[in-house]
Amino acid sequence: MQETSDRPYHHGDLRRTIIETAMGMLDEEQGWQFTLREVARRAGVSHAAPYKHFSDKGALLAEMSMLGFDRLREKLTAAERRPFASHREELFALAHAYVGFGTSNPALYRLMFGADAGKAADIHSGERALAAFGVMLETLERGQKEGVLRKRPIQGQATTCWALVHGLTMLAIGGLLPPAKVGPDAMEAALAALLEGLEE
Amino acid sequence: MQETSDRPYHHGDLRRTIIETAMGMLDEEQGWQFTLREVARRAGVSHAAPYKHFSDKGALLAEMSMLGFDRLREKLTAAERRPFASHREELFALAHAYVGFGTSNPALYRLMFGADAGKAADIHSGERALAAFGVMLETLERGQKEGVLRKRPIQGQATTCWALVHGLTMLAIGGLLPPAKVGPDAMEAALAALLEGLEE
DNA sequence: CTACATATGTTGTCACTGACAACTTCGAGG
DNA sequence: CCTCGAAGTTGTCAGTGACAACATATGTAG
Repeated sequence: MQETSDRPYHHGDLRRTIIETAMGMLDEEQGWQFTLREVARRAGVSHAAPYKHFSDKGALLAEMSMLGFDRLREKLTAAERRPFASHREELFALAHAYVGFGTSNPALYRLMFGADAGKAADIHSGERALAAFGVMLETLERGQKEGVLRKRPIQGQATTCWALVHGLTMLAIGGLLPPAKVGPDAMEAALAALLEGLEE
Repeated sequence: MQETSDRPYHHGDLRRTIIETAMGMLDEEQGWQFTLREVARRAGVSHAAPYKHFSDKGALLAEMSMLGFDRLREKLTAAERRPFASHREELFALAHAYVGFGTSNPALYRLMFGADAGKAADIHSGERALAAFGVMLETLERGQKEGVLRKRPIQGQATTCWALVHGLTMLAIGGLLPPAKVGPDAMEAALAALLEGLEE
């Protein structure tokens, strides 16, 4: 009857389980205040087990953050792979995918960008975060080649796009874009203004 | 020789002292992981004294966040009060003031927008936060009246501005706009693109 | 097949934290 | 002058992150 007999001494894939459990708690509690011990409890392991896979809580959070960038990149590439009538529509779709990712994973998104310490720079300049950035870059480059976009330094345009889209996401997550206060399509307006500023 | 004799039993202005001390630590540690007890220690009071002024740590952080919005509003109004050759320059100045505030108070800025719990919405819809937003709104309204800006729903334009500027700030704080990688004036480019999208 | 080295889990422990309760001090208003 | 409440203090508690020491599984060399 001992549970000990059911569950083998070694979990088998604790690392993954810990991450998944923590991801769940991130969502539930809308923040990363959850305790490592509670994660362990839910995973059904002892309170010190997580330390065999993550040097400290920060390391776990960092891994979760990177995982977030992986998912973001996937969502962006998926959005961009579909056929489009125009380059403008493609950019629109990309932007929507980005904001959609943020609004449907608010806590994760905040974690990705709000990382407490100065670790932010490390995470964001990591390969996995840059990959997400890369998707947008490629689309912009294509736009310039096709002559749809003004030929300005590509990095500047990319910065503009990312900044606008990131800002929109944050505002949306913070509940600062309620249709009642800001109009039914404040976001569309913002994206339109952006494109009008970028296009030839 | 007892310090107790110097310092009166009642501090006199503990609330303010606590806030200022905490603000200092926010800056030093680039985050709000500091402990309430350490704040009390530095303020020279007992570990429980802060609870006479703030129901819990979150309340202190919320107050600090609001204080941040006050300062932001002040900086924006100051920037906007100077004389300008054109409306475009005024908007530029405003945007620079905003980003400047964020980059020179990174931890505070993160606190203002990264507030852990869902408290974000409460803080941002508070009077003091909206006041900061209001400065930008007024400038945009003036721009429309003067015929410089396209006559679109003002809230949409404001959203666009805020999103762009907020995004730029976050990227800058995160160290994602190093001139080496993104060009020497990625920010200028972004602001220019924004204005070109808003202007008539 | 055996025996050990290593990765993975567990128990035990420590200093510290946020939060509360009970007690003390001080100053303002009847 | 006295009392009452605001502001501080000491004491305490459960819970936390982190580490150390110990236990168990796994796989690999002889």
